[in-house]
Amino acid sequence: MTTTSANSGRPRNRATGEGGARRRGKGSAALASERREHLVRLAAELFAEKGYQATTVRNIADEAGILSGSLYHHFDSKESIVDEILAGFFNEIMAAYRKVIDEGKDPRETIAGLVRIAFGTLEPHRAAITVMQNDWNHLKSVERFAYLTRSEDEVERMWVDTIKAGQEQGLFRPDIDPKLTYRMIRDTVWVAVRWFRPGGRLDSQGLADHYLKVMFDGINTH
Amino acid sequence: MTTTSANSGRPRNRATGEGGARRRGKGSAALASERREHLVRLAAELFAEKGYQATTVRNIADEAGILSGSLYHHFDSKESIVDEILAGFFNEIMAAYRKVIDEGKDPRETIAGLVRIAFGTLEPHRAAITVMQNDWNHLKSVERFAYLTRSEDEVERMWVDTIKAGQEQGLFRPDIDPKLTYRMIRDTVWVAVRWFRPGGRLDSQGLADHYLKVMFDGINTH
DNA sequence: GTCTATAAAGCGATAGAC
DNA sequence: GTCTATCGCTTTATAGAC
Repeated sequence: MTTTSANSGRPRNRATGEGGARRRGKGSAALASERREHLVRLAAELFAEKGYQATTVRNIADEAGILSGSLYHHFDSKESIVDEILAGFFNEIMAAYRKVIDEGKDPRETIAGLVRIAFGTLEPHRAAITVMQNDWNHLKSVERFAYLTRSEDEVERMWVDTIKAGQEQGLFRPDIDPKLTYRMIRDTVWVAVRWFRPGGRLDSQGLADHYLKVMFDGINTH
Repeated sequence: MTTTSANSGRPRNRATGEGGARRRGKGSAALASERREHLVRLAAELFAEKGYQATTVRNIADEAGILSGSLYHHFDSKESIVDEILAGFFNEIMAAYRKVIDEGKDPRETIAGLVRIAFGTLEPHRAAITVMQNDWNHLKSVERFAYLTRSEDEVERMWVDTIKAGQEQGLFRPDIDPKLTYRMIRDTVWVAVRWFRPGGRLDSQGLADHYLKVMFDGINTH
């Protein structure tokens, strides 16, 4: 599990995020890590339900069937729990975005790739996205979470540059504003976290397809 | 945002004490005192900044230059403040929506009208929209705010019916999902409250125009 | 209409027993 | 690894003086 650059400068390594290498050891370190991972997942469910600020450490402890004080055996603070969730999300999505950009396909395919990646995170990173939307204003003013703003800036550059390239190549209409269009896309994707539930009529890629259809060609008949 | 600027003038609400003797304005239901209105506006600014739950009554009192206890001379509870803000917003937007629907224009014009109304509320109802987005999950489970869900359902029906009518008349493509499309539009408009600030490059109707352009015809060149 | 003063509950976090 | 017990602080809200 490589720790990519989204949160460099952190004093100590954190346990692996989801999808990482499985620990096979049966030592106490491995058990501790699994316990910790489990608690992070419980916290994530609650954050996804109502956001970070609105979730109390007592809520998390209740969910785990322990007392709130016991949580502090595993975590320094409530902040460090959400940090773990957010950093995992940002590391993953940034890496995926960069890969698509580096493939250097034409702007239409690149935009479609970015959109698909974004929709694909709705399910596995529901908590991070909810927190991002509900608690952004609070978190961005906390020194520890400065990496959020840095990552967002990098992401914006990727999208806006791609849209501009598409306009220069005559693929996208010249009379749309690249930054405004980026925001429209970004917001529409993330906000779906409020109502999207896997197992419904459409999965996240069906949602992405519908969105790409409307975004590229509009709802008008031609 | 400073204390006095929003309500310059501060006319005659003086002789009316409290304790029963209400001032009857011209009209029916006793105009709320201007002091009260001023306080609601201050609270709204704070709710718009960081949401309802994250705003404390002390924050509101500080902004007004009084102590938190003094607020309870004007309001029953923090809930009743946000209720006033939300009810005002919903009353206004529902009336405006209904008017557009009742004009019975063709679906394209009707959708454009609804979109313009929605964008038009971004500025005057910033607080209500922010609260709607940040605290919806919390508020909808409070009995007092059951009207929020009812209004939302009615709004959804208006949009979805209009989109379906447009499809039946051959104006909108048949391969888009009406409900999904409604959600896309709704979310994209409201989420703009996070970054839209009047006085920027585009006003809210410029934003609406850009959005309608993309939504009707897409970003592709044809 | 605002103040002083405070209640009752909840918050994040800590210390030390087991 | 969890519990008991609690600290210091903040929260919404109330009572009564002025």
